[in-house]
Amino acid sequence: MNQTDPAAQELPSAYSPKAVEDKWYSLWESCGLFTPQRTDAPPYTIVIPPPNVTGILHMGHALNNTIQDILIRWKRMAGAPALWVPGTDHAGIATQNVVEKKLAREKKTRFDLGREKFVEEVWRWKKEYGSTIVRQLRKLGSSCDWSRERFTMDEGLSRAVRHAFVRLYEDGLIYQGHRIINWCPRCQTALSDEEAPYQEVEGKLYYYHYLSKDPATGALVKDEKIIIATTRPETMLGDTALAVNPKDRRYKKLEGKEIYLPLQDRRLAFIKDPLIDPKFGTGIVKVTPAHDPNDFVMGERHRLASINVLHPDARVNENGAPYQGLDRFEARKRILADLKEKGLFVKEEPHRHKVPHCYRCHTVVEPYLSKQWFVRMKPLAEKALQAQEEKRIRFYPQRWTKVYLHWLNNIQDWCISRQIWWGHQIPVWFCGSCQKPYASVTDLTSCPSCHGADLKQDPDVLDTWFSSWLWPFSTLGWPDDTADLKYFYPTSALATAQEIIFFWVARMIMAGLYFMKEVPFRDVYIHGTVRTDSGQKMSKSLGNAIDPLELISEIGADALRFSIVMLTASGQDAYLSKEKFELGRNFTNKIWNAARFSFSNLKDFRALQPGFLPPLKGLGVVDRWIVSRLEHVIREVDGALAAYRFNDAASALYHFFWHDFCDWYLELSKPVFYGEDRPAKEKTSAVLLFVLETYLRLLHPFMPFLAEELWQKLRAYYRDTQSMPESILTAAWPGFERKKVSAPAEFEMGLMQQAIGGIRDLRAKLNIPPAKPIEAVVRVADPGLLEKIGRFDAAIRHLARLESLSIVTEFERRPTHLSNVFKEMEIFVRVEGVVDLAAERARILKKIEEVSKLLDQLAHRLSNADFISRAPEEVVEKERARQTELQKILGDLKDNLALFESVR
RNA sequence: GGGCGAAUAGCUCAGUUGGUUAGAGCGCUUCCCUUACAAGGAAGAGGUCUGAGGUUCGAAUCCUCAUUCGCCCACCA
Repeated sequence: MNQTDPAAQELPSAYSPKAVEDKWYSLWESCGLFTPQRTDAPPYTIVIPPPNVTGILHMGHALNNTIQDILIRWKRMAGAPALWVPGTDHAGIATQNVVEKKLAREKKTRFDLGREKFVEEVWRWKKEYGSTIVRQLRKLGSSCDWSRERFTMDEGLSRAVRHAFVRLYEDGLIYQGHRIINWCPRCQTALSDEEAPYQEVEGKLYYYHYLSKDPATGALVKDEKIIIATTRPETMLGDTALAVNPKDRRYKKLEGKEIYLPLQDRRLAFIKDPLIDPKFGTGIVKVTPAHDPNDFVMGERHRLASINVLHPDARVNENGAPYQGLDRFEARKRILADLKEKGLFVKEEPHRHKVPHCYRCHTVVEPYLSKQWFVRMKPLAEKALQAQEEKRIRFYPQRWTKVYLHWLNNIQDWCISRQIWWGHQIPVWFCGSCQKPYASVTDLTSCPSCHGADLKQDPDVLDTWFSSWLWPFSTLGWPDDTADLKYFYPTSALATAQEIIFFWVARMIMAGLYFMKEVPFRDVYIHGTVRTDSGQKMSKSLGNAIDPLELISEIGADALRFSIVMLTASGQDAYLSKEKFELGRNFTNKIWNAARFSFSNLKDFRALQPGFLPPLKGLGVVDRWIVSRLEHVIREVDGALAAYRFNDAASALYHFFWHDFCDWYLELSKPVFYGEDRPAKEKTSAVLLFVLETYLRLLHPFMPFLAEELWQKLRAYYRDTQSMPESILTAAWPGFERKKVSAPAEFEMGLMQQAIGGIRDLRAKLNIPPAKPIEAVVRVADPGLLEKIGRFDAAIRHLARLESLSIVTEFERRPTHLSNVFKEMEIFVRVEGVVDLAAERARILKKIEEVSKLLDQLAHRLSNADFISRAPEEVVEKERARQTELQKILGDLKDNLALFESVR
């Protein structure tokens, strides 16, 4: 990429991201930098949680994709062929709703168009608007391999869906059955249990009488003994029995009585079932097998008839005469009124309860008896449980493992058919002559058994998640055994929100194990939900959302990325407000200005190539200190990323740059740059360049644009740029080098900072004008520190604006050479020997002793055969992990000790 | 009804297997437009770490109980 003339580097004093971001993104993309090559090295793979084609980028996406991009850019720099597979989800119901709404504006319904035309219409919509979110992901800086972009209804994935279906069908894991399912009367389709979440509503519990036959007259009369309680009176039209608990003695006398349904005067059965809770309501329950899951179970058990009383749109059907044609809630009102009129109504009570709602349109879902396709989940779940036991998948934070296991252990069969038109049509054909169903990967035109041509494909489509659960391998070419699939599967990490652990994560694991015989990913990172600062879930419909794109145009993608990562503690929900993003905006500007300052002082300095650093021994304490601090940051960032602690990594980057590099190192470099000592200038220039260049590489995964912009400008300061990668994107990730850590330099620097802080504090307290030079006395606690702090004489005088500085120990009297002017306010600053080097050394020795002792204990325990065989596996493994951890710590401590001794 | 998370500075939150003086951002107070940055610099105030017990040489951290929020799961009609 282009070389920059240092003379031309007159940069504006405020960072403006606009000019920078689009330029670099299109360059990266056009140079193919997001597309990894398959090599011998182990790859690093992430598949994107495919956003809905109807989606527009919200803060949740911003967080989710920033995290993935950080991981991918980090691993790419670390040398792995890093693949991030992007794509979108066809989002069956959601997309169909959008297009139906559009039709409604033209006063049309999908039925006016017919299935074929309607699906064409949705495709047209997809072509026009479906790439919105994909463009927006680019704005965020997501370094996806767009050459591998997929859509859950593209040709390849449709083929994968059919293969998966047929395979499960042939293995007997897919079946069709009459069941009570969740039915959305507005979308007019079945929903899976996960798609019908319970929401608490303020409802009512209605009490009323049923009828029995008067033994004398034979007439149907109100039975004083029979009162039931229900929240949905309208379902009584489908009642076929009353039920009590077998242990409930109160209702013994009801046995043998002829019981009738009010309003319709239909005869009902009387049953006993343990499902009934005697304590709820009156202990008598109306049984409606066609409209309640529990009642359905009882109905099967007691061979009751089931009467469906609702049309698919939740209007009462012919079985519910005389209420036929009424909407379910209207029917409820009328039925209650009629019960009152007949004197059967007893009372109503307020009743808070939870009712399932459609997750797309929030309509109250109706339990509805219908014929649907199901996947038998038990066998799939067993494999997933086993994989978890073998620790082939890890959740971060760990606590989600439990949530996931609980779901697997209580798994229900998955209703996969939907009565909508947009989606993968179920690949089953029914033969008109022999009536048999056939599942097939290719379209059937004649019956495989009777060869008749009267075939009809099942009209339903599959649940959207039936295509997304194949995503980690279908996007890589499955069912074909492609080179991509061989190389990149299983993927490395999945980053997603907690809301879709069941919908998606768990099912992907099951599908991966079933179809690929291998887990789809090793690590699952579950991040929090983005909320407003008052705790509401951020959503467009609530009107409380911060639009990430607007924010990007104001402060830039880098600032957004950095803020959101810094503000989101690992796995916790993020409470955001617009002001909070100033954090990142200010930081980008700080980096920009620090770079400006560096450029103007480096002037015509040239290092041979990046990574050049003068010999450590020849460097002063300040230089060794900043290099040492940088090493700490490298280690912290690396460790934090490996543990999915992104906010830790971000704060390490933030703190180092702002409070070490800018506040101290750059300030201390000023006297050097403004002075005349040429060798000193050379050294400081070299160190400054080294630190800046290394830091930009560390920063790149978090702030890709700014890092690239500044890194490219650094090219001007090297003589050999041939060896420099074209883009920071492919530059090497900084590696931790223990030999660059200098505990003594950090210690001495700490002394200096303490002295300067003390003087500044006194200055402020005594109201001495900042520009006024003063004389100060620094008193140190330990005579051994006298010489150490004396080395900083010039620096302290510079940063604390002193005219003169005396350093004394506690035992000396105060010096007499202070001028008369300041006699009355002579400044005393006491520098506590934070710890003396000797004390620090002693501390390390003690720690080594402690750790060694612990290690001995552990080794002893782990060599005990009894312990190994008896203790739970987890405990043993934990102890082993602790052992390696402690060994690492011991190594570090010993290195540190060696350092102390080498410096003395 | 089960399960999970949270309670730390005025606000929003960090605090990684228990360890010197509990941190950050924002806000606040004082001073400073000092030749990178006022989107900045220097200094400062502000904390009985929700409460009560317990374990320990040592607890914000571990255990028990309580209180208050939030989330998830479940067939209470």
